[in-house]
Amino acid sequence: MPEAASNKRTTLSAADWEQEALRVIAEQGVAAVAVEPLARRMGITKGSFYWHFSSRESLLEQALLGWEEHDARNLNASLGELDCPRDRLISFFRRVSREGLTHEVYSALCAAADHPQVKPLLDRVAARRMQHIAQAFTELGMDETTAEHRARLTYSVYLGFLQLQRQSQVPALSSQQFEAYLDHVIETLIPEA
Amino acid sequence: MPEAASNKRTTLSAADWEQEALRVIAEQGVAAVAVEPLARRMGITKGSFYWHFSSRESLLEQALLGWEEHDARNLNASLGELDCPRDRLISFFRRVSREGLTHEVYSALCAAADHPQVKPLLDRVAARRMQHIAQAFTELGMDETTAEHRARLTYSVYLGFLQLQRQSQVPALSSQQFEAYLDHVIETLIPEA
DNA sequence: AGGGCTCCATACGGCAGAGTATGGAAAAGC
DNA sequence: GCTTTTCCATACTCTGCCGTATGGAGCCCT
Repeated sequence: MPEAASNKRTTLSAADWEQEALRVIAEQGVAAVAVEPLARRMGITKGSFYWHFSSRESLLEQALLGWEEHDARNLNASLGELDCPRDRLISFFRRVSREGLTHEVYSALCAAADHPQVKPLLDRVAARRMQHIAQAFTELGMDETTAEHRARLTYSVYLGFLQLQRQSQVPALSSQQFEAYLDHVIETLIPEA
Repeated sequence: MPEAASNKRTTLSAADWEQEALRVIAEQGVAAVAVEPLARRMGITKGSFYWHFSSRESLLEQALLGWEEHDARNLNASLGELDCPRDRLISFFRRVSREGLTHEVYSALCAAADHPQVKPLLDRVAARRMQHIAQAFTELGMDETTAEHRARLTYSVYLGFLQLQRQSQVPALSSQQFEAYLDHVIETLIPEA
């Protein structure tokens, strides 16, 4: 075992490959995760890769699983943080601005929803998130089916936002126009206290 | 010139290739549009393809342009059809159920928003559609910026719906649950008369 | 009937990425 | 100090697609 993990130029670990894979996903999408380009990007050859992983597929599997855990922790953290359900919902949207890489990865994963390794993950993540959102709407006094509908609607807005962002069809994050739009969204979707 | 266009086994035209390309896009995405697989799918060889097109790129260009025209006609038709702006907005959502292929193509294009040939097209289409939606909201009495925000929001809901549909995370179209959800969406986003 | 045009088949060269094989250097263990 | 294990480089093979070259079958025209 190397002592301090990623200092300068010790030997690489599987985690390093997974992390770089996630960066590539965020930048160029799932399809761009290829062994040889990835190796070049890390200044190394694929001889290393096939020592740590059995195939490209297994790298993807590991990287995606790691991302999912990270995202689940984020969600739970945001849940425990705030008592008021309305604040939780608002923070869900505001969280898009922070957590840059995580959302870029998610956006890229949405674009690859057909991929057999990606689809089940997306299903789990979306279900988890919508459940939390529905929970908040329920606490705001909606009956169950209304809360579910509103949660789906809210999550759709989030997904649509990611899509428009990918198309650069949305005002720059943390600009004044963006804040105005966000206010409009909150006002429309989230009932007043 | 062959007499009746596509009867049994006359000779193929460029339009046939474009049409098949759009089908592949709808089924498997933009990246799946490859010359040789496409040729196999049509029971022919690529010798034919390179007679009609100079490259894979030009096929995509033509096919996408054709789709855009078709879509623009659809939009204008839906605009002229209904006088009441509220009905126009509702029909925008309901149109998702009909026009199956067109929306499957659009959904696939959204997934390939990074593609250099796709991105400008998506920008144009989204802008056109949002403009029409904003117009309707304006007619419903909103001021300009509010209408723009609401249009962006509405279009985000549509995009998010397509995404969830790609993940099969949405009740089956024209099922009772779907109709209930659609009612909720309309009620939430579109002001009463 | 013969020449020309249209459309397609076949065969080729080239590139890029997935895996495999094998050897070598450097650290770890004894 | 010598072996063993760890990690990586190099050099293959194989597959799939792009684009080109070339020829050939069928029709169109005169």
